[in-house]
Amino acid sequence: MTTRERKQPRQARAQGTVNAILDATVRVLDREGLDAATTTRIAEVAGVSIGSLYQYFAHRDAILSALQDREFDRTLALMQKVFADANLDDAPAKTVTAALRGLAELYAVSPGLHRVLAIEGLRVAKAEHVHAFDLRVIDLVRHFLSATRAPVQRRNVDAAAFILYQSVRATMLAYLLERPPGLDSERLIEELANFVMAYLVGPERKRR
Amino acid sequence: MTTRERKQPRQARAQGTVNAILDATVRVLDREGLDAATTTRIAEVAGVSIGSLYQYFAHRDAILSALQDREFDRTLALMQKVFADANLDDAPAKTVTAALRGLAELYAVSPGLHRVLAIEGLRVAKAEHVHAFDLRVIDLVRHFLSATRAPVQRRNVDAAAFILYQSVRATMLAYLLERPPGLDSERLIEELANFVMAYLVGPERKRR
Amino acid sequence: MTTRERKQPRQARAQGTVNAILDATVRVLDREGLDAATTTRIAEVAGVSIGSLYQYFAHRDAILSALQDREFDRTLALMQKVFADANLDDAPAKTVTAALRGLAELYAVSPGLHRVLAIEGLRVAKAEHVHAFDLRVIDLVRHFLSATRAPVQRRNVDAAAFILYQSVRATMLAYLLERPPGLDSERLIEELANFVMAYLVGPERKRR
Amino acid sequence: MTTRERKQPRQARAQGTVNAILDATVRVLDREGLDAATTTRIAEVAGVSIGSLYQYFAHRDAILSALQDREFDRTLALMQKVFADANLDDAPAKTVTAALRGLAELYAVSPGLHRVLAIEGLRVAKAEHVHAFDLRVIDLVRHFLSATRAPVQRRNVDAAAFILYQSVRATMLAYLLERPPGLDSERLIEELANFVMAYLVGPERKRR
DNA sequence: GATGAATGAGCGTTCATTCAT
DNA sequence: GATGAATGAACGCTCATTCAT
Repeated sequence: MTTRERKQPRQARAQGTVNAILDATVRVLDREGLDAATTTRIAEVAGVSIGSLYQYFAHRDAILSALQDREFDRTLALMQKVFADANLDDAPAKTVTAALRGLAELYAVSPGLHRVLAIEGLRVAKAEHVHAFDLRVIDLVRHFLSATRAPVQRRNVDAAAFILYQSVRATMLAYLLERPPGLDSERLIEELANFVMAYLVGPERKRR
Repeated sequence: MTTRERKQPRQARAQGTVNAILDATVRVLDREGLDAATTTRIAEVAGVSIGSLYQYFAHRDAILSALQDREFDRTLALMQKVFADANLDDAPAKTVTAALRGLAELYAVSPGLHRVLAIEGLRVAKAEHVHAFDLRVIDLVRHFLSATRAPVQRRNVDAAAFILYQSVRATMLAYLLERPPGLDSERLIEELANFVMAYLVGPERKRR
Repeated sequence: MTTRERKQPRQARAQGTVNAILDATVRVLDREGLDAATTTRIAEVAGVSIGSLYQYFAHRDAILSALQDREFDRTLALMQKVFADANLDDAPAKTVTAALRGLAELYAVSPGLHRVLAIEGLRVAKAEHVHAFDLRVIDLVRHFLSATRAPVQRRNVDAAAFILYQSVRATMLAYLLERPPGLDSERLIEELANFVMAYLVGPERKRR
Repeated sequence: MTTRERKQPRQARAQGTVNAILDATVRVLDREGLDAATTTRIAEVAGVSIGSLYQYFAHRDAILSALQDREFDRTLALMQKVFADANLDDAPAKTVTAALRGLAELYAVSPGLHRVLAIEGLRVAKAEHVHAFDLRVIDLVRHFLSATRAPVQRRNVDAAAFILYQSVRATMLAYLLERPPGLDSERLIEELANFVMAYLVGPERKRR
């Protein structure tokens, strides 16, 4: 009991340090880019000594991994909410729009972070971890496609889920990174929704 | 970028060295990833001294750039062929399939290379270069959408071209990198074609 | 010169390291010459890792600069003392001798260092810094020549100050480096004093 | 005889190449500085292949040495002429002025070269070579001081010769390198002559 | 002889990580 | 636990020199 009482505050402080480090990393990535995100710089921005940083993270990569996991968790939570069984009676358009808007918001918070996570995700070492995450999201999509009560096309659900996920993810990320002139965010989401819907339920005029 | 001048290979031997370096780089990227592609390792794999490497490339980045340009050129050549004005009377399905198959072949040669080029494309320094390339491809797509004699949807051509290009590119790349179990290449291309076609000309049954 | 910031030594241990590096540099310069003064060699002689060296000096040149500044400061302090206004009533012979003896002592501590500083002073990058120092010393001399109550020749004070400073400096340095056989230090200083005095106040017999 | 006839043109061509290399080196040193004077650059400016350069010079240093020797020879020739026994009856002022003007002209041709030679001369490896040269010039001065029929001070001729040579040399070189504002070449030489003459024969008024 | 492609030792520098205080 | 000084492997790159053609 005494042990526990002592531990609580300690853990709280520890958690605070961990968060400070993660937040500092996001801030550095967002403002200064991946190359600037050295352990020294992160510790500095976090207001923590380099020694302390290594108390909580075994190595630099563990920080990025934790960040990635945090983002994975957020994305999964969003997707689980969007594709929840409770929504199986919703109009597909509603679900699709919810997914797109949700992702857009997630990415918009700190684009620089997602740029870096995209880069890191492509690194060999992390590939499997990312793939595992992808599979989980794709699974959610597949389940939704199979189980929705709405009349969507159901041929080849495996391929469909894969394609839809990758297309949406990449397009939104590319938009964020390239900011193509003359294409605003609303327009993109709207057209992306059209793209997806045409595939799932046919042309727009029939959907109305 | 003060690209200090480097010797242009004059003798046959020199051209061989340049090729050896580029090929070695592809090999290293493909097998060991970006981090392993140090100048020392590239020279080693190329069977060439580090000095020789620097006779033909002003700095490490110049090697990756050369590789990128080579791949850009190949891709553009393909796309120009697929979307050539001579094909404006073709059925959209034919054009789309040609584009998909062409890209698939291009990427299949060395997926690791394309993974890295995707990474590099995300790095700030190269971003503009990549964006410029993207814009050129997107322009080809846009022109085709506007000019084809076939009845395709023409609402919002700018957004459409951007979305189509990014979706196809990312999906095919992800497929190569993840090799999702239970999804073969033929199936993917077929379904991707369906995806695109549904958007462009409506559901399959109407196309027949 | 974008001198990236370097840690200021806070702990006693750190100050020790900085001193070790500077002292090692002097030792290397003195014994092995400028070319041998690589960062690796300096760190080695200092008994310090190369990493430590770079914690306190932004680049190799910063070490030499620090050394140069240290020597400049010492020399200026000496000269200010010798040419202080409080001495304006002294016999010129006394002032001249004080300057010569002071310089001789300064140079004798580590002639090799001064040899190198002379070299570095000739390098373009440092030239202005050195010239600025020269000008300050020359200014001291000029002021003394103008203000001394003793009857010295005052024609062309600017040129005189320049010539006197350069002559004395170079002669003493050359003496230390060449150690010409059959010419001892006392004799040199004495004769150098005669040289300067003859110019300033006329031949020896008249001075008595 | 036939051999000889063939050799002559060969040697002439060889001498031409050697000169081309030396001249190119002077040009590079003068315009681009010591760091730019790589063997590659020298060969390039000389219009000669790097291979040919090594046909005539065993190593880079040999080029600088040759240049140094060439300059030593010129200087010695000048000094020998100035201090020739034939001039032992000349007024000291005439001899001194001749020496100063001669040196000024020599240095003025390519100050950058002399800056570099001064640097190189201070490098440990070359020190002895330079000292040997210094001694020869000092010897000429000493001989002149001892043998001139004019009434100059003759106390301590060894020290005097050393001091005079070093002072004049360093002052003129420093002037060339620093170009102190408000001090023109004529003025400097005039005052330097006064400096030397006051020491050798006493104040100006007595000299007339 | 002349050429220039090839060589590689060695440089300055960075930064993730350790460990004495 | 926290600190930050110290570490050193590893990197990108230069340039004097060699040698096959």
